[in-house]
Amino acid sequence: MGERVRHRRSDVVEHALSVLDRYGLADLSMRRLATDLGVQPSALYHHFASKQLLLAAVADELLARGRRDERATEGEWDELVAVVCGELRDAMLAYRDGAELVAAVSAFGLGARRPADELEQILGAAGLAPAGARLAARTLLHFVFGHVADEQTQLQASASGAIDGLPQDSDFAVGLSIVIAGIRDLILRQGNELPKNLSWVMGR
Amino acid sequence: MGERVRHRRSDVVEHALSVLDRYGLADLSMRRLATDLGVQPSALYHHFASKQLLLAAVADELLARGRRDERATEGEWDELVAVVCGELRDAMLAYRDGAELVAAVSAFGLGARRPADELEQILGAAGLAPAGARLAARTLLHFVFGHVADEQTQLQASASGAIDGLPQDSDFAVGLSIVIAGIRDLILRQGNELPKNLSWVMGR
DNA sequence: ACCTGAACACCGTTCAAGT
DNA sequence: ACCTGAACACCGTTCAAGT
Repeated sequence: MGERVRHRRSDVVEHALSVLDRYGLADLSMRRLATDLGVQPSALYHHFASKQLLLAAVADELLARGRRDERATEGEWDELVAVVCGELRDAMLAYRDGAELVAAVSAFGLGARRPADELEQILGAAGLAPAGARLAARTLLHFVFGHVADEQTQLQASASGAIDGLPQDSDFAVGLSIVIAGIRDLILRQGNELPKNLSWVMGR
Repeated sequence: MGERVRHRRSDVVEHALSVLDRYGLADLSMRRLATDLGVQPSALYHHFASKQLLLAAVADELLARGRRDERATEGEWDELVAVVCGELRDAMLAYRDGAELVAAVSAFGLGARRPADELEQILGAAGLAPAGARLAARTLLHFVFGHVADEQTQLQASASGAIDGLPQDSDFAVGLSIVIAGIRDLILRQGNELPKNLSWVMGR
């Protein structure tokens, strides 16, 4: 002891990612992080105004690490969508509780803006009006977050001795193809006639 | 004082629902619940082995209250699916943080078994093989949970003075119609040929 | 069957003060 | 710029004991 233990924002994020991967989101507390870094809990508030903002930074870094930096910019819209969603899945699967973290962060409106914007742009270029592109992009993200969160839950269950929890690429691919096929249908319908009576779909 | 304050399981669940609706999921703690009921925190563990199981019971009750008890059993599969999903949405929208609660509970494999089973059964009857019906049902639930969670987040933001957060039935209907159209496509494709090369959808 | 009392091992956040 | 020290107001859970 005697040496001061100064850190930068990026040191904190880096260590948070390793705690996340090793012990899970539930064990990722400000106090634990501080203790690990040899610092008082209050010191972390020099770098982040709240735990939520720290988690947002961790989620951003997790997604940034999962990004392949060169990526096809041309091709059919459905292929481009599949690439973005597959990359997002891989990024979240790379860290324990990655999907839970990203979903939590984007629930309070902070993370995953990048993939959301990319999907919206691709779908706009594919011919959807802005509102439709936005809705379709959100629907894709809901699928990806939900599906990968399920995969990681089962993964952890199987790590604790249960059976049959390996992530199935084909399940993800088929689920994604459902949403993509639905969007294709929306593109074809749009401009022509939107269903005049949506109430049947509401069930009342 | 002097009167003993005995409660039954259902009293605890009932009060938990009212705390949820009034103060939100973050304020729904075992200690707060106990204090409200005039009881020691440890007393709750007579009724529930853990907070997670208490939350599961609360989610079950929330969904049970949202159920219309007589419901069409015949009709087109897409209409039946829309009814189940719309009812699920209404049930969650009826309580503050309802979607967050149900999603959290079903993430650790406890709640919303009812809607999941119903959807699976409807989709099986529509001609999907068991694995496909299961996957399609989960995809529908991911959409509903994600979409309604978004709606409730925006609802709370707008309650705190922000603009433009009213739940839009039409957004839900359009999003749901995307997933339903995708499932329709899957039903048509199945038996014939499944896409031989799914790797394009994985993006690598 | 339902509850008390007390303890254990934690949380996030604030704030004046230090270097 | 980055951190300490101390406090405030909380958590979930366990367990022996009581009626």
